Amino acid sequence: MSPTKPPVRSSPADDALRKLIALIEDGALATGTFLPAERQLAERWSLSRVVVREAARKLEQRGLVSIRHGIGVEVTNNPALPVQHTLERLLPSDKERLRQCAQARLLIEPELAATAAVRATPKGLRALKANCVALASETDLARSAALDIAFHDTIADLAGNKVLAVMLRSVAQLGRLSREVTLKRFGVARAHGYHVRILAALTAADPAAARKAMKLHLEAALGDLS
Amino acid sequence: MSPTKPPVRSSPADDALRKLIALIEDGALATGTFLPAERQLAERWSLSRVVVREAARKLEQRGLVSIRHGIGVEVTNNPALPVQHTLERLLPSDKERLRQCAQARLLIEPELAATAAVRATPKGLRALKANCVALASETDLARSAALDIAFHDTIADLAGNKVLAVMLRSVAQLGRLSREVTLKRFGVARAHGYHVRILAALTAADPAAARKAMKLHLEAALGDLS
DNA sequence: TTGAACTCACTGGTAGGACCACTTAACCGT
DNA sequence: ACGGTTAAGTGGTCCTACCAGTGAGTTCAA
Repeated sequence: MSPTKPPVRSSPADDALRKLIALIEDGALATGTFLPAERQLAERWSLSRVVVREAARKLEQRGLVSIRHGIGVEVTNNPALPVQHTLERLLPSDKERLRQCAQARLLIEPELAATAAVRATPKGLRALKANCVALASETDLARSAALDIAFHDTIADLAGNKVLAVMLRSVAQLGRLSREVTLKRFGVARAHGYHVRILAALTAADPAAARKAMKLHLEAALGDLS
Repeated sequence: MSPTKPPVRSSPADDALRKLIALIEDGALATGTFLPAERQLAERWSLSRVVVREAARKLEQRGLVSIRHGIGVEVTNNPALPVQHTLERLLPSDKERLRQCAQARLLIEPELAATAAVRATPKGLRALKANCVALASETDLARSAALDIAFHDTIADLAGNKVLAVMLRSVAQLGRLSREVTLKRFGVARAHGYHVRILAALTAADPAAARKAMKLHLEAALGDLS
């Protein structure tokens, strides 16, 4: 028998998933934009709506898109989302989850800050400075928390280790609610002060100082939990 | 108009997903067993097959089950899987991914070992000892690598921080292939030696020694990459 | 003119039935 | 006793119709 079963074994569902991922990663679909309607994609690719739906669902679970009934499928690109789901399931108790997340951050972030101090780019430092300025004058709680998270995310990106960055992003977003509580109790002033000190260490390209400043910042936040 | 729209807003798909998760977490479906067939679940819950399928797909993406054509839906319970997907997408280059994973492990695992040295239970230590014995006499590469990963996983569990444990498990499984290469080049003897030293530190409840032994172990592995 | 309600044309969500593809085990003829 | 065939189970795909949110444009009354 001739090789009627060539090595390629592609299923329609896998094809659709790969095509969608390619579309998103190649920049054809920027974050914030919407995918074509399910029916359109199905006809365009000569597939049934079912497989397109399933591909979209998988993308949603992986944090690449957000499906909204009556609206469409929006590209979100939040790689931290699946980790959040996992941790929420593994640690149903809010308090314990926050404690362990804070502990994880305390271990990871000082090192990220130290690495970032060495690798920081002018552009990155500018972004951090802008973030600090915005945080100083922000009054809305939710937006303050978002800025806070963004500050830490940027540092993680500057450090250049995507593995640690996605981990940090996951635990940071999980602790978002507690962050709002802290901000409410102490105001943004205290967080802003820590951020300024961290930024100064990064600007000075001083790893040791950055590590220490970040450690102090997180220990203060961890103390608030108890 | 009376409140015809009560606060509860459950969709059939969410219901199915929640029911399945509950079944698995409550122990009604142990890992290794199979879920009832899609058609059965659909009829039992008075749902269409579509929603049951989608729920199963979501579970698969979250690493709870593994769907196999012609066989069924097996409960696997591997929370590290979604993280692996994410990292594989974010770091397509095998070499760079391995490097960053090793770096992450070098940061996380020594601390886990130190914590485990304090919290280790007799049962956990026995498991580690059994693992060491098994590794010493194992000749098959794949099984050696599995034992190696299991050793580190057990230590992570003993440390008690599930956040760090799932992170470590994810990066360790991603590095599984490289691990096999290392084992092939140097044999299991070297890894076994390190493991024995780590186990000794844990048995002695000596955090500093555990941290150092783990660090040496990982640095040796990291050196193999280059 | 204004503004509130309605209509309608999208979007994704669900339903049910038919059929395909893969796997396994039982069956049957050699 | 062996090997190929068959049948029944599983998930995979398709089609078609319809339900359910959303938003923009239209209408019509104040």
